[in-house]
Amino acid sequence: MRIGELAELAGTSARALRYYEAQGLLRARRTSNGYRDYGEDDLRVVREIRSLLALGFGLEETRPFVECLRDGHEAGDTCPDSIAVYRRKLGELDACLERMRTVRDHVARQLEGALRERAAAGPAVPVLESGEPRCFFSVGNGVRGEGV
Amino acid sequence: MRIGELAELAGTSARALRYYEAQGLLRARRTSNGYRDYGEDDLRVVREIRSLLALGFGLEETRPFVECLRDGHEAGDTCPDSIAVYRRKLGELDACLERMRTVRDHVARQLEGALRERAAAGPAVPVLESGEPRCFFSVGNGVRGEGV
DNA sequence: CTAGACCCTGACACCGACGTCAACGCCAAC
DNA sequence: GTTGGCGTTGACGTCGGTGTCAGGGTCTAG
Repeated sequence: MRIGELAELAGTSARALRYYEAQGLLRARRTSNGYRDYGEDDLRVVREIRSLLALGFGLEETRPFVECLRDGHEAGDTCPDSIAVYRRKLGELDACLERMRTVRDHVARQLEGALRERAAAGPAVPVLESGEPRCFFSVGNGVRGEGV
Repeated sequence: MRIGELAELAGTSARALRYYEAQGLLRARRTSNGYRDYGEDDLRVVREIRSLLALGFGLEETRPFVECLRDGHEAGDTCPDSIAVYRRKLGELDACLERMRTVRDHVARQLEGALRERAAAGPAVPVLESGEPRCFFSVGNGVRGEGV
């Protein structure tokens, strides 16, 4: 299949696929006219990458999973290197969670204190609205996670 | 005082202070030779900014606090707009925490499953080390939090 | 007079995962 | 033939909060 089709099947863009290739995560055969040509296993690789990215992994961190798949394993996370990445990520997530809980509580206390400080002053703060309260997070680098 | 002194007192850099000024958060009088000249209230403003940034607030989100201080209030978080920012941030933090817990559990289950899949294959994955497991997080934009 | 420690403005570098545009080639349908 | 939808490479833009350098000026101590 060609790049557009693969992109659609994997729920991403052709640009992203070329990027993965530039990073050495994807390799493409070429047809006589120079077009990239992909197979089913490439689709599996891209799906693996996408699901890991969605969890907040960095692209570089998906490499062991990709290589694991390419080595013929039916799942990308059964190889030692992949498992090590899982472990590291888990530790980072726990550290981040703890940190965020600390910050959350700190902000909550600040808010509480600020509210106590003044009896009534403004025209009733409008609670909370803010279009989309999306949560971007990144652990260790600048990678952003979105949907599970 | 001049910019270098203010930077040191506030625990930041002159570059950062010039940036805050460019964003309209800081205003500086100038001495006859063109040097920026700051007072005690500027120090309080910068400290407010720094502590909010450290909590993961975006620079733009510190604006209400700065204006609140500039309006003569003894604390930057007693004005309605500041409180609204606190509220919004709290909501974002809660959403982010929930999201991260979901991801954490997902990764944990993946790891567990991957471990069950294969009896023994690698030379015992080395548990977890990774120099500094620092937790960067950003809520709503690209701002990074560090120390409380 | 000169070295050195400040200050100034302006501008590029950074990080990651792409989006987007330019300028072009390939191919099928009309 | 030509329109239009695909593909190609290359390169710059994005987002924030600075670091860092370049190329100047200012002031003070020796």
